[in-house]
Parts: sequence; structure tokens; C-alpha cells
Amino acid sequence: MNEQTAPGRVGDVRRRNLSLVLDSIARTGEGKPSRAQLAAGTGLTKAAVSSLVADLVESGLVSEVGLYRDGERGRPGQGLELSARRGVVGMEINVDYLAVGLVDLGGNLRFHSTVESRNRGLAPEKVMERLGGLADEAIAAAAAADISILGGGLAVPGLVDEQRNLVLSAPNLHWEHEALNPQDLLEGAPLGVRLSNEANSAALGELWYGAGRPDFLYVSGEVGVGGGVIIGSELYTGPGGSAGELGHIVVHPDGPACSCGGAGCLETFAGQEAIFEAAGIPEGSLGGRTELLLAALVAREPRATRAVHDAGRYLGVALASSARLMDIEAVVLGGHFAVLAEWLRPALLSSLERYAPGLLDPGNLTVSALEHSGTLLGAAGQVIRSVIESPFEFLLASKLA
Amino acid sequence: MNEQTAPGRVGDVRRRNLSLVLDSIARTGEGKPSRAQLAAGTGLTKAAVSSLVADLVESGLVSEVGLYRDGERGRPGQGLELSARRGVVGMEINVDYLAVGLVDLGGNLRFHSTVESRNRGLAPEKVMERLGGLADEAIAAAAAADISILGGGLAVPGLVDEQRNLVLSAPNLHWEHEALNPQDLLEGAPLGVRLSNEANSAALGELWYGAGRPDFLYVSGEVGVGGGVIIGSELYTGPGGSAGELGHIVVHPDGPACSCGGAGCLETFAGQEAIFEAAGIPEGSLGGRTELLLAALVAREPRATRAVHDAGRYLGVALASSARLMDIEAVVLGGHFAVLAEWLRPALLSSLERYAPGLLDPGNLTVSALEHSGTLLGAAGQVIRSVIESPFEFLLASKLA
DNA sequence: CCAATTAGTTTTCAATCTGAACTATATGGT
DNA sequence: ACCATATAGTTCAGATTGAAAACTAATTGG
Repeated sequence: MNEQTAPGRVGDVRRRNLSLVLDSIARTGEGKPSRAQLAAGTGLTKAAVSSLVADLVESGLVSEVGLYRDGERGRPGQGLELSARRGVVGMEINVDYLAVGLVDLGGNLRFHSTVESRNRGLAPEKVMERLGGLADEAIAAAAAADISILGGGLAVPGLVDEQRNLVLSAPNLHWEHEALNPQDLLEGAPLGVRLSNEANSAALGELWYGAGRPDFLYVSGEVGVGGGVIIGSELYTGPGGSAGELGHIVVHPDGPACSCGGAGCLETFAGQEAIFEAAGIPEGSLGGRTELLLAALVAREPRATRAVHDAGRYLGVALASSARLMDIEAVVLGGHFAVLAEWLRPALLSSLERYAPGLLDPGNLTVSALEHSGTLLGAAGQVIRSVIESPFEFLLASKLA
Repeated sequence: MNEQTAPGRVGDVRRRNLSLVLDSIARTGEGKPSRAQLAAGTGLTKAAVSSLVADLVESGLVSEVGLYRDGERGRPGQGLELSARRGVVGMEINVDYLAVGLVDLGGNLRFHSTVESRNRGLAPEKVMERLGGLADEAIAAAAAADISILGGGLAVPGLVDEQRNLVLSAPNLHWEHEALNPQDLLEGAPLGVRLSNEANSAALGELWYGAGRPDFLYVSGEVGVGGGVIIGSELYTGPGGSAGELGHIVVHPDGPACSCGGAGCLETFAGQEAIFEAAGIPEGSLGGRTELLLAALVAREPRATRAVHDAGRYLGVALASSARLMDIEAVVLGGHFAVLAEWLRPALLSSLERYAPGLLDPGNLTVSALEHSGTLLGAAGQVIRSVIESPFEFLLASKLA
């Protein structure tokens, strides 16, 4: 059963209220709320908010940004915002590229760099070395902008063990049980570097900085078909950490064998490789094949059109089943599916209408708002959220230093 | 986003610790822990536990049950348990029967009564009238055993709006948007009567009183194929409240049309009606048809065997997809599937092995431990859990009275 | 019958919120 | 220019509550 063994202590109240206030400041976005507005918004008294904000400002998480005036009478308030001078580095290893970004506490992408890199089959050490070079760019950018780096997030296309910094399995990189040392990428960052799954991070990126809803399914069409399940504004990873494997939902019981050992999986119909093959696109680089496919679609070539149509149809089957099982009411398409959305969407919608009529409003089937930076924002965002959710621990650490 | 707007007040600490202590007493089951053991188990001090227990005993939720001795030296402790003199009435409306049960706070079924009743198509008022008669039996049983009734839970086979006491849709009863007045069944019960879905209640029953695990999928094979999703020891109902609709997962994209408007749904292969029809069992009462089917299976009649085999196969497809999407690692079969488990299981397991090899340990595919009382225990349990989770509100109410 | 041991209570203290009174700083009308 | 009004933010007393430690209570074994 539920192990909620932690007893409530008097000090927990402050832990919670620090988080509540910080979270309110984060949510207000461009609003830059005053202490009085926070008191009204949270239900705390002005006295309590003042005391809490004092701690947050002292720690450097929150800054006062001049006076706030409303044209009304009365003393103007001090605007408050998450400090733009604290940042987190988001990093991504994918099959064909590496990327880093610098995200400040307010969620603004202050620096961004991507390089092509054929990482499939490369040794993790080699990849980490290349990534280290990129990370150094982000560190330099932070120094130039006077941003102090609190930590980092590293997203990889595979199943990870976050606690032990292990990539348990990343089939598209040909990695299996590899130990990474992401901490080395950002030496001295007080919060370290957090490893995460790429599709999950992209889903979290959408939640916090993109098409965020409390409940949705993010579908990532990279080399594999992945997914991220957001329930109640939180990522659901399941007891074993591998929830959201949309690519291996069975969409046809008599379908072909899949690399996962199963059969009839969505990935065998809607994975990048499957689409390229069905469309008759010859082998080559990912970018090249994508361009060929798009050109074929624009030219309305029947084979390409049919390939994407089929992918959309089976994606519809998988989404219909998902919506039934999890009562999913919104879907965000990312990666390859975002690129192909224009051609994919009609088949997908008619498939949804056939298999789960009326269940999913077409208006709730959207395309990622963040494009390529979603994964970076999500990877960094996890560290930012961890501070917002438990600022007390951060305050303690910064008091000791 | 997440509306956690409630500020932490000093008094919240006590709210939480009251629940923590009460929950510890509930979990220990037959253990009847002493205050000292609770202090050790919760991490609270003995002083705090004493004070908390005093409130709980005063309210009548907890009783002291004589001295507890260990054969060791030292002063013996006072054993504590959830009061056996407070109870909740669990009630169930299903297609072919009505049932009530009296459950004490410790989760013991103290009284139980079921009557056959062809409720399909009957007016809700009529059904509620019949159920009222049964409820009166439970009330009388409670009076005889000196149990005071705190509230009740009513489970129905359909989608409900718990807040407004509405059955939004119960296709197998032919009910659509019916207003029920479950409160009338137990007049004067301080916590009222809570409406819930039958499959969800059965899942909760398994969680609290049966094959409980923090994460599992309960599959209910009643007239329809339903399900209950338990995540982190809590029922997941989704944003619209209809999660767990396993019966309408698409298991074959070219399958027959389903009553839900979709096609290829699991229910068209594994619903009671579908199995009876495929097995060639003539129309008749549910009990009669079930007996005929079982007899045919025992006699190894090919048509019946094949029907159940197919149901198992497609149930395997649905579970494989569910396990992929939600990382489900345990499944509990209930209702019809529990009855047929012996014949269903082999096909189900081989199907799982084909579509999601290695994902679900066969040992984690179990049959309901509670049989017919699972739904009643779950329906009543929801009220009991609500008290365990927020005893403070209950204390307040009982102080006023 | 007393030492040892364990259960439970009482007392003192610190943390932290609320509420009310207070100070600070602005606007607008006269 | 000045004051009434309004809003922001701070200070301080009061209440709630758990931690820590000292204390009382009840039991066993020698």
C-alpha cells in the first residue's frame, strides 16, 4: 500500500507555503505579481507572504523588479518574478543530433545550439564527449549573460534509471544498460544533472511551456514512436517507468512482427522507417528522406500519400484505444508527426471517428507548439520544477553556502 | 494548470497527522497497535500520538481493545483498532441482481444480502424502491449488532456524476441521464451515500481488501467489459471520469461494429453476449447460460472452447496494449472472467506473450480474491477511506453533535 | 520487593500562521 | 499645497501544534 510514512511537522507548513508562493509567481508569467496580489491569490495573509517572499528573495530565486502601478490610487507594489539570473541547462542526445539550451527560471530559452551527430551505435563516452563541448558553449553563454547555472537536464531516447544515471535501453542508439555520468557535463552545478526520457521531457515541455493542459497525451514521432502521459499536470511513468510506449500498442492482431518482439505494433505502421519504406523513399540521411517524403506528398504521389494515410489511420486506432483506457481528452503531436500533420491529420481524425466516435474533440488534437526546443525545455524544466516544488531544500543549501 | 491553491495553515499539520495515525491503525489490520508502536511506525513522538489518539477515541472512530502483551517486560500497551461499532452500507445495482452489505470500519463484512432482480429497462425509481427494502435489512442488522451507520456507497454499472447523484449513462440498464436519490436509502447517516461505478468500486475493493497492489488494472467481465485503473494506490478516473473502459479498446481494426458506435472493440469479442453467442449458448437467464457454458467447457465442446479461447486471445491484445501505454504490471480478473479463468487463462497468456513478450509476469495475472463482495466492499470502502483520509472534518462534525 | 523495562503523560519550547494595528507611498480633489 | 483615500507592506501579540525531555504508570524477573 501507500507509504506516506512522513509525519507532519510544524515546519512543513512553511515548506508548503514557500512552494505555493513560488509557484504562484511562476504561473503569473509576465504578470510579475506584488506581495499583496500573491496574498489574495494564495489565500495567505500579507504578513505570511512578506515573510515567505523575504526568504525567496534572499536565496536569489526571486527578484524584485521595480514598482508596479495600476493607474489606481494607493501605494504601488513591488513586482516579483523568478530570477532571470538563475538558469538550468537543457541537453538532448538523439539519434541524429545533439542539442543544448540555457533556460532561465522563468522558462525563457536564453541560448540554444544544435549540431548534427550520427549517434547510432556510437559509444556513450564518445557521445558524452561531444555533448560536453556543446555544454561548454551554454556555460559560456551563461557567464556572458551573468546567469548562474543551478543544474541541468539531459534527455535521451530510451528508458532511463534516473537515480543511478543509467540508460537501461535505447534501442535506436543501440545502447543497452549504459552508465552515463551527466554530472560531469556541468561541474559545480548545485542541483546536478537529471537524466530523463526524451518523449517524457517533450511532454513536460508542452505542459509547462507549450500547449499545456492538466491531462493530455504527447505523441513523439522520432525514429521510434514514443509518448508521454500527463495526468493531473504530472508525468505518469508507471511503476516500472516505461509508461507511454504508444509505439507498441497493438493496432492489428495479424500485423507484422515488431522489433520489440511483439506483433502488429503501431510502430510497424507509423514509425519513421515504416513510413519511408511504405512510401518508397530510398535509404539515406534522415533529413534527406524527410524532404523527399514531403516533396512526394506535395506532388500527391499515391504511394507516399497512402503511406502517410495508413500511418494516420493506425495512429487513430492507437489513440482511440488510449482514449478509452485513460479517458484522454487531448493529444499533442510532436516530432515527425508534427512535420507530417497536414497530411496525417485527416486520416487520423476519420480513424478516430470510426473507432471511438465523439470521444476526442478534433480541436483537442493539436501539434506541438514548441517544435525542436520542447525536449530541451522539458529536460531543463524538470530541474526548475523541482526547485519550485521544494524551495525549502534549496534555501537550506544556499544558506549553508 | 494545477490548482493547489490551498495555503498551508498551522492546523493542517494536525489534519495530516490525524489521518496518518488513523491510516496506520487501519493498515496494521489484526495487529491492534499501541500508541508506542504507532509512534515508532509513523515517526511522530509518543506525546503527539497520545494527543492524536485521544481525539480519535473521543470521536468514536478508534477503540481501545484491552491490554496488549508481548511476553516481554515493561508496561503493556493499550491495543487500538478502528471501531467495530461504526459501519458503512455498501450497495450494488447490477443488471440481474441487487445487493447490500454492512461493512465495519475495519473492513469486515458484517452482513450481506443479495436478491435476483431483472433491472434492465426498469425505471430507476422502481429499482431504488427495491433496493430500499434491502437497505432496511442492513439497517436492522446494524441495529442488532449495535453498529452505528456513518454512510453508504452505491455502485451502478455505468458512468456516474458523483457530485450530482446522476447516472449519466448505464447502457446495460438502458438508463440515460437518470437522477438517483441515494441519500434516501439511509436517512440520517452523517456521511450520506456516495454513488460510484461498479467496475471502479470492485477495483477499489481489491485494492483495500483483496489482491491489493499500488498499481494494477482490474478487469470486470460483467454484461459489459469494464475496468478500473489503480495508480499509486488511487483510482484513476481521468478528466472526464470514464477511464478504464477496457471493453472498447480496439483489438481488431477490421472487427465488427460495436454498440458504442466504434468497431473492433474488445467487448465484441469478449463480452458476455459475444461469448455466449460464439459458443452457441441459446438465449435465457444469465445464470442458466453461464451454467450451460461451463458444462460445455467441461465437456470440451469445440465451439465453446473456441469462443472462450478467442475471448482470451483478444483480452490479451487489450492487456498488451494497456500494459504498453500505462506500464501496467499486474492485472486482476473479476466477474465473468473470474468464473471462466480456468479456460481463459491459457489463451490470454499466450496472447500476451505474442503481443507484449516478457512485459507482464503471469504470476501477476490473478483472479479476484473477493468474488461477489468485491463491489460492495469497494463501494462502502470509499466512504471509509474518506474518513481515514480526512478524519478532522469528521471530528468536527461529531463534536458539534 | 526492587531493578529494569516499556507505555503513556506532562511540561517547556520553537516554529509558524492569523489578525489587527501600524507605517509607507501613491492619487485625486479642493 | 494639502489632505482624504486607497493600497502595499511590516510589526507584534496570540493561537496551534509537534519535538524533546522529564516524569508517572504498569509490568516482569530475579
